[in-house]
Amino acid sequence: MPEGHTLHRLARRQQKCFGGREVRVSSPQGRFAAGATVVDGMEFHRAEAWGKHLIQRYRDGARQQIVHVHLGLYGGFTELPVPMGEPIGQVRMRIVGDEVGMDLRGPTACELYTPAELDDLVARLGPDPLRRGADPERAWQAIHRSARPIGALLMDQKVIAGVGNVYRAEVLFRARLDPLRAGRGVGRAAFDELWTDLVTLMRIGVRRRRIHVVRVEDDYGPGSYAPDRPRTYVYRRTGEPCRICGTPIAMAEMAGRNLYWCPNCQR
DNA sequence: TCTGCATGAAAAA
DNA sequence: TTTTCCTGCAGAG
Repeated sequence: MPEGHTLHRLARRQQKCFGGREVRVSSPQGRFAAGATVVDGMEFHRAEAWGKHLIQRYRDGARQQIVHVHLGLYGGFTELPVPMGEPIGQVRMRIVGDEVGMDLRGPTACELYTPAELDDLVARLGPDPLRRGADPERAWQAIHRSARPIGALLMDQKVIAGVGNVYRAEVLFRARLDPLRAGRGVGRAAFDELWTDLVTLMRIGVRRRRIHVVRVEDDYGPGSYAPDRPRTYVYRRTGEPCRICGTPIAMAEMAGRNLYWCPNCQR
């Protein structure tokens, strides 16, 4: 679930449900009890995403508080109508608004942040394709002088924020780039195409709530992205035929994660 | 019912 | 590079 598009979607949803309103915040499981106590009863000012990080801002008059959430591999928010009923399982944070509430389970991080900590976070993240004003030049600078493979660079949040294992594999396939190619071997034109495609694909991800990168014409004739069609070219398709050339999709580990690619299309 | 794996990343080694 | 965090689900049996 959680690559950058999930977090941006979530930020929007929380903004809509809670933005500008007073909320009750608790930690039924207890591991965020101290933080929950601090923001409980404050106004949920706004929510925003930076890559895969969710930032919530609360305020109460002049008093302001920041909460930082990172979902990790399997964290997630569940939305429920109010009254929400007893928490089920390990609920790290519960936010209750006027009509709906959300339960957070399994996050890697859920903690109060100081403004300085937020500054540090933002400073160590690369440009986020989903944020307005993101500067791809910073990513190009990191990539074009690096000896690391482009497949590893794309997973590095310091290079580009918000890209995860699915977008990495799919965007490289669409660019017909060999994941093993060194960053410094990626030309300016190829990089520009990569960045532009990420912006396009991740926006589709936010809108459709899922990663969908397969063009209909690649399977079923002309058209755009269609809801019930295959959504990926290579991700988790080991051994299955490439949708373009029929070559079996390959898998190997890179940057600690399974990487999928077509050895024929991607050179 | 049980097992292993997963769209992540910090910390340890 | 490996371990750890610790949820949900698909596939096996």
